Amino acid sequence: MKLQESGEMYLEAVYVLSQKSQAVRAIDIAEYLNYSKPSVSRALGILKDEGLIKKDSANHIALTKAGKILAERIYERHTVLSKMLSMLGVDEETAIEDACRIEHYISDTSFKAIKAHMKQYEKQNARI
Amino acid sequence: MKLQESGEMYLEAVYVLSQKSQAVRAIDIAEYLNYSKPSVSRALGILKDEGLIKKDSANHIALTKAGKILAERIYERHTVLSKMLSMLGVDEETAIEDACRIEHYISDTSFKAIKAHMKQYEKQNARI
DNA sequence: TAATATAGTTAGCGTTTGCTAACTTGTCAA
DNA sequence: TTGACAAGTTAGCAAACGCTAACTATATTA
Repeated sequence: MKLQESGEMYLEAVYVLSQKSQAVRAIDIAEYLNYSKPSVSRALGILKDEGLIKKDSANHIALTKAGKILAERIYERHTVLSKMLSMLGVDEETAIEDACRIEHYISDTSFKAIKAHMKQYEKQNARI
Repeated sequence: MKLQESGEMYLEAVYVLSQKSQAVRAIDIAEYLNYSKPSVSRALGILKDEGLIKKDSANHIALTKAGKILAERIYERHTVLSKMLSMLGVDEETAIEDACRIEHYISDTSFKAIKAHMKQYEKQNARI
């Protein structure tokens, strides 16, 4: 039941929007991702079937425990990767854009290696 | 006419195989990429229509000038990215696997930044 | 030369994931 | 209460790209 890039995007969107406001609706996700309402509706249905999100009676969307674990995992990749690129001198916008794509394709092993490297440099408070 | 990940994979395969032997055939690409013959046949047709590869009368495949430029670009991403991951301590196999995916998603800007960083460290002959 | 093996193509299926059109549902103001 | 708008869903299209089945064409060998 491995998520595709698309599913990870939606999950991450729910996660990010949840931190900004209490109630996350499908339309918020559509606006955030710049997708149509039907695309979001279907995707959320799939994520719900997979037990990664849940909806309450008011159609407010929240991550399940399993969903949150995945979303946090992806979001961490996003932040670490974009920070890495920024440290290498890449402009903020590009760094985020690239992180947004790469986060779905990098292995655990490689990610951990990058993260460890970053941590080390942060400690030294140095620019690479 | 921007290539998708798939197109880039085929182009890269042609490039790599061309360096190993004079004559590259569809079947060689199928074996190299672990794809079926029809998948390769269709993909090569598309790349040919796009003017990125050409076939001679014996069905031997070669990159056009435009195709070679793209293939080299992707292959460079591949080598630099896998080298970077290796330097961070990622095992060879994973480094190559990840590079193989990321190479299609990283922007020019970010790639250049990574490449510059690598060059610097190679000069110092140091391990990051 | 005829049989077989190898390479390539055609036809068509299935999944993923975006879209539009058009419907339903629910809320709120006149 | 009704009319309108916003949110969500259903139906169905399209593109990309993998696959198998089955065909064709070429080349080798008995």
